[in-house]
Amino acid sequence: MTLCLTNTLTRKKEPFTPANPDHVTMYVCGPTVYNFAHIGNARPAVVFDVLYRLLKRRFDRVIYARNFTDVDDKINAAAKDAGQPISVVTERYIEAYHADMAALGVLAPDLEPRVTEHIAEIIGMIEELITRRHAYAAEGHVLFHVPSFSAYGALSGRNRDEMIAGARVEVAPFKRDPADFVLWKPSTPDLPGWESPWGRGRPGWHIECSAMIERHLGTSIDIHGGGQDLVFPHHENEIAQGTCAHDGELYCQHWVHNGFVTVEGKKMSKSLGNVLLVRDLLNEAPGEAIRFALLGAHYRQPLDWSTETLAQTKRGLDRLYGVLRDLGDVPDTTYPAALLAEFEGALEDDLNLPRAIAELFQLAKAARRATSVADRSAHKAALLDAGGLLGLLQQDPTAWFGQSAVDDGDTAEIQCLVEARLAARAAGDYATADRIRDELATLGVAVQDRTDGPAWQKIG
RNA sequence: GGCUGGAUGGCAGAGUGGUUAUGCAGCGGACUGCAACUCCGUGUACGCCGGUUCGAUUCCGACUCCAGCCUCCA
Repeated sequence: MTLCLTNTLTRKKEPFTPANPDHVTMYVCGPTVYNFAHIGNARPAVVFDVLYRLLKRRFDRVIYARNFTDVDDKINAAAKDAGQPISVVTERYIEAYHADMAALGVLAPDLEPRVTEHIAEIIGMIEELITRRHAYAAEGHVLFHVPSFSAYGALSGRNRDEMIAGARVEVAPFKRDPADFVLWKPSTPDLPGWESPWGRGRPGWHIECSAMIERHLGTSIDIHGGGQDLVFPHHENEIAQGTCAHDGELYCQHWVHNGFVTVEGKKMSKSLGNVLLVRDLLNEAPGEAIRFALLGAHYRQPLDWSTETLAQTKRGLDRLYGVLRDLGDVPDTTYPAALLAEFEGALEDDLNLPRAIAELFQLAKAARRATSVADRSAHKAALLDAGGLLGLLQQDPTAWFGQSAVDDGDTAEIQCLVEARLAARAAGDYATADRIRDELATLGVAVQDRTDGPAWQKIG
């Protein structure tokens, strides 16, 4: 079976075939680093992380780039408020972003280009667009002339008249066409800026991605990803810039967009005060549970976030780790490929994560039912491998169940109580055994009398 | 106003023109000293109204409602 992905450009599920099968290129729009990452920022990172893992398994060489937008009006404003240069602000949030994504089990992309390190490439691309008469300078700005690109609107399914009719912004007087967008804008002395043929200024929002893609991945790439909100205008403008700068060459073959995370049915926004930061959620639940919750809906569908959903998800993960714990006595060796056929089929079918997760649970159930060592070990290996493709189940089950989160001193005390209770039970003194169980509960520990002896885990 | 997507059992969430999604929760049973864990069993869900069809949750059309984009946004 071949990997199929919904291409926003055609709105159809299409087989994915890279232009060069030895060298797959993927670019995903990363964060603007002016604040801590919220759960909505985390979704594309996690979704495209799964795609990255899948691609790496299918193709020998995958180059995945995810940028940092580290100069932008919001960053400038934040830096001004703090009385610091933008680099201080952006470094802080880049570091925090890395920490948050690592906690969610997101692999580092191969490249993480930053806008401020690509000013020369940006200026070069703008010059190319001016030379090719797709852009013009006016009053310190450089603008892309939208009517010069006839395919404009193809990605977002809009035509020019609609865009103009729907425009809610006032049209700057120096624009030749209302739809023209900024490639370069002038900076006042108090704003970050770079010298350019059009004076001191800074790049517009869209050109950065096109320039960094050209620099690192080439003039035509296989996959471009991002959140659905970027379809228009950001990705539409990228196509216009990239295509026009490269003499009509296909800018990107496959456009993939993830749906939004909503909170109680509403988009997160500062005005609603419902922005959930990853770093705060990490205090409520393990990163792996948050990751699992983000994988719970199909990547193109909206995902409504709630504490209830997170709790349900965590219990599901408890179950899977419980299976792995019970398989602790067998090695994970090899397994017949057929064991993962359904699972991989689900992923290859437009990254159908809910179906893949359903298969994961089926696999867990089959693992429970397996009796021979060979069969159990095969199921264990398959389960770990499937989990690995999703970036899940790679911890030691005892770590998941919180035993490693308890201090050594406490562990000794707990161990002592568990043994005392075992002795009381053996002696038939159930009153004492139950009292010890209650005592353990107050320490936040649940004990289970399993056939192979008592086991305990952290509650909550 | 224009453009996109949605509406599935208590909750989350896939999928399908006629046959079990899956998970969480619930219920019954097994196991257990009691529990927990686990296992077994258990639910005639597919927004509303028409149409096509032998048959529609699934296709077509109207309607209602929801979310998103058109402005910075993952």
